[in-house]
Amino acid sequence: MSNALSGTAATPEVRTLAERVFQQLQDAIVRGELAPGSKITEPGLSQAYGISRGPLREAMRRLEAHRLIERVPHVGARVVKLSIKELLELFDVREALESMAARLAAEHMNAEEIAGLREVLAVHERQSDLRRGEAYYQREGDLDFHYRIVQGSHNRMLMGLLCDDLYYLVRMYRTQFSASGTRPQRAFVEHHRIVDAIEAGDAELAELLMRRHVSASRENVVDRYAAALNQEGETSTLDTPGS
Amino acid sequence: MSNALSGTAATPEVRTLAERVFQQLQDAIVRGELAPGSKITEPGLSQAYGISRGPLREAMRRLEAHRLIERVPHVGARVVKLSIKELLELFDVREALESMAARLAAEHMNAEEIAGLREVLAVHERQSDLRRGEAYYQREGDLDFHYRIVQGSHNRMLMGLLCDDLYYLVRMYRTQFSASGTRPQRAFVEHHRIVDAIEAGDAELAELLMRRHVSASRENVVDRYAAALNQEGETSTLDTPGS
DNA sequence: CGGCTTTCTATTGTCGACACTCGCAAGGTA
DNA sequence: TACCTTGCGAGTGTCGACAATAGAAAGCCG
Repeated sequence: MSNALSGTAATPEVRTLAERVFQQLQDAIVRGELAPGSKITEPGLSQAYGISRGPLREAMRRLEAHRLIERVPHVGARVVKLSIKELLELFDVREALESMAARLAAEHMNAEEIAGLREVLAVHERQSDLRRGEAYYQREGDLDFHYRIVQGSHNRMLMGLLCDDLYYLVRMYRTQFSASGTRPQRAFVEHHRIVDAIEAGDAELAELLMRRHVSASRENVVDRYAAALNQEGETSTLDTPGS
Repeated sequence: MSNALSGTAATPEVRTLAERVFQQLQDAIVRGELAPGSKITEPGLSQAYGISRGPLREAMRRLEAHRLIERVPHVGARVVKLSIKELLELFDVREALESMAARLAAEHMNAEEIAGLREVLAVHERQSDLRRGEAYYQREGDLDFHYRIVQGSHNRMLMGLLCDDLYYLVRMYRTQFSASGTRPQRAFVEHHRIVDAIEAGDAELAELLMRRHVSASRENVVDRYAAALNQEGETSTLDTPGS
């Protein structure tokens, strides 16, 4: 489980066609290769991936369950359209779930897991030394950190909700808005404080710090969006999608 | 939206076979008609419901996404097996999400929605008068109350997670353990206090009260389970499923 | 008699084809 | 000219059949 971003379970074994196509489509959507809001058609995709419509429909059903596409009966499916409103909703849900995860992690994480968590932070620090000031130094690393916390909660339901569903959305939003980790130094300090609380077994503090951490990230997005609205004419890194 | 238990969207229109079978299967599982842990086979169900395996597989995929069945590739699917451990996990997730929902509800609910919420409590009170002391007077009513809170959060993602996924699991657990609303009076008072906080616009208080409310319900389950363990020989209302 | 191999069967995964529905464009009418 | 009707095409929903896999039963060997 060196790279937590590959999913909850290390599954190099793709036992079925639908599974493989699902992962490929998921990756394509998260990376933005399939434009958000674009309509996807079953014959088109089945021909593109060289499979029948059966497994493809199954893959699309899973994408729908993970909230990466939206389907309307007898009409079709399209990649989710990302709006600021929904992004903020996502942050509220993350704040609730991840603060709970941090609390449980402080209660249940063992020494080995905490050591792994510190190792993740050390890797971030090294990367931060190399490219100090660049905003995206922990584009994926940030999620890697959050992944470990969630896994440390030892709550399978929480792990499923966050790692299997929400984190893919988070990555998609980051690609979409090209708004990856701003405020790197602050977030980095916050990560360390959270680990300290977890190591001390202080569940309440860990929960509070994680809640503030996610909330601060949310406010950062709000500020960036407001700033982008003020200078609409210029080429901004923040798009202004519908609604 | 008189009966919130029918789902988030009022969909009397079942435009597709897979949709109808999905709802039927979902209902059958939640009501316990399909025994938890029992294996379900595609030819069997397709024949039982008089449809082909295509739509049935789609319905099963949706059941899997809602965590009502578990599938293993090339092996088969079985109705989820409910363990105390997972039930407690579910309560932790509910505590996180519903406390957030209460907070958002206090910020976003309008007068009309609050009036509807009070009406729900009034109905509960009437039922409580009729059959005072009976434990299950608000078996579904309790969920109806929680439904309204979540809807009042005006957070579509939260609504989807709780109403479409978790609440079906909650109902299933209640059927499974035949452990519906104990402590009716206390829960009733707590409901009123939560509505008071929401009406006052006190987001922090609403969040705190909801968190305590769910947590108390969780502790109640723990106590009942411990009590059931102590007197294993007797016929207990609490089964002791695996793990 | 126990353990391993082998066959067999039931179930799942995959495919191609047909029927139905929806959206759109062309044509007609007020 | 604007609106409604109608026909067409693309795409989805559904079905039955074939191929591949996992589990179990039967047979073989030590």
